[in-house]
Amino acid sequence: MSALRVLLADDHEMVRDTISAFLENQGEAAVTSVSDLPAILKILDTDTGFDLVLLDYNMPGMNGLEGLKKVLSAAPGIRAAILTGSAPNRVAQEAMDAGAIGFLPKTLSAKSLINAVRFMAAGEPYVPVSLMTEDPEPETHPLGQQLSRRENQVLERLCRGLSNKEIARELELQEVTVKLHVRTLCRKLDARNRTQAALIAKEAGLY
Amino acid sequence: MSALRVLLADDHEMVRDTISAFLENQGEAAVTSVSDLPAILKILDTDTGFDLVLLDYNMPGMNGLEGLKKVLSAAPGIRAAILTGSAPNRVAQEAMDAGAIGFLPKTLSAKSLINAVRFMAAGEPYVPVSLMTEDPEPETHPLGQQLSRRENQVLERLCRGLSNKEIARELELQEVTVKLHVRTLCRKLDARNRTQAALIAKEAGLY
DNA sequence: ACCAGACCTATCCTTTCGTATAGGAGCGGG
DNA sequence: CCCGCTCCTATACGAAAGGATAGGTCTGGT
Repeated sequence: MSALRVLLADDHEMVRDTISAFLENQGEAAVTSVSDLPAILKILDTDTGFDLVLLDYNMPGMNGLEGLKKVLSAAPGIRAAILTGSAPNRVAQEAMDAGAIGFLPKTLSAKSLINAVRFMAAGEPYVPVSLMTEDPEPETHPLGQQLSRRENQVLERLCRGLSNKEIARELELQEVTVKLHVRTLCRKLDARNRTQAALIAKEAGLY
Repeated sequence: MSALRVLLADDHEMVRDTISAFLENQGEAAVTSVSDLPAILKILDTDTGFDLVLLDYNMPGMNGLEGLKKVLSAAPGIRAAILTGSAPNRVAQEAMDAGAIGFLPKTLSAKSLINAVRFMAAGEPYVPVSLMTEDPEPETHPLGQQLSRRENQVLERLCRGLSNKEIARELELQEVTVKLHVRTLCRKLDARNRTQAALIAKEAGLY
């Protein structure tokens, strides 16, 4: 069996070492590992012959899925997958939409990892079933709840820590009206108060 | 060489598998691994003969360093170390103060990991020098403004969007006292209200 | 014309937050 | 020993937030 060539990027050296050791011990793959996105791009600049690229979602230079897009445009047609510790399944969907060949939460067992790598290197998309079967966004990111124009404006200011009065002034509204929108926002975002709403929006990367 | 007995707890199966595989492949240790704190406590209930216990900092049941304390009281004298992905070095200090034998950021190389485990199992405290040499909190933010222990506890709860009353209950304090800490926090973080304080802390990656 | 939905405002009321002021307990270093 | 620091508590008051109810306007679609 010819060994697969895997390019791995993760800022945790421990993760790099253990994953690459695992893949190589199985005689499954030859792993090249680096610690940030620029390093990946530099390598792809001269060598695009990898069977698979694994990208840590939280990593210097990644900036969400921006890094994925950069990789894909640096090496069109290459198979790139996202690797992440905390796995909000909305991100998985977005990653696939952005052209990833797979999405690997670090909660995955080592055995599954090997399988996943094999799949993806063969051009087969891989996402853990658990992520796909769970409802789209039950809890953390009710972004499916699309917000109205006003609500978005209010939410943006909420994320700057402004008071109702300040928001009212900026939007030329009455304070009561702002309260109304804040209340609606809290309901839609499943937050118990403005602080949680702001935190949730921030976490979701909305603002 | 008699193999060391290591007890590992991490909710990421991948981390469990890779770390244990690594330690065992080197003939260094026999690893028992579980996925949460209750499981650890249950095991220690009948078997305290481990040379080292590794605890993921972010893990079901851990609740910060509470889990560490539970482990230490469940098996007095046992050597327990904290394992964490994101490593604010303040936590390292707190962990050591709380009685940990070591503190391992996951950014550690596998080789260093082996060494660290060897050290700690021998009763030698281990903390990466990088964490100790770096100034306490040189962070991006006015986190140079050292926060006291209490303030940190309050801030963490602020970042969960809790009300003063709820925070008071969790910390067994009076609501007024919490208000005091919140006010101090706002000053130190240069925030105008609790929401901004929470956002700033979040942004700085503190919680 | 009618209805539905988003949007804005008002009044009223309770709870929470934020701030100020004034202490006291405990601990470490000069 | 006193000083400074952290920590906890108390009382009090105005400001802000949160919730309920009851309207109103304007829009687009049927």
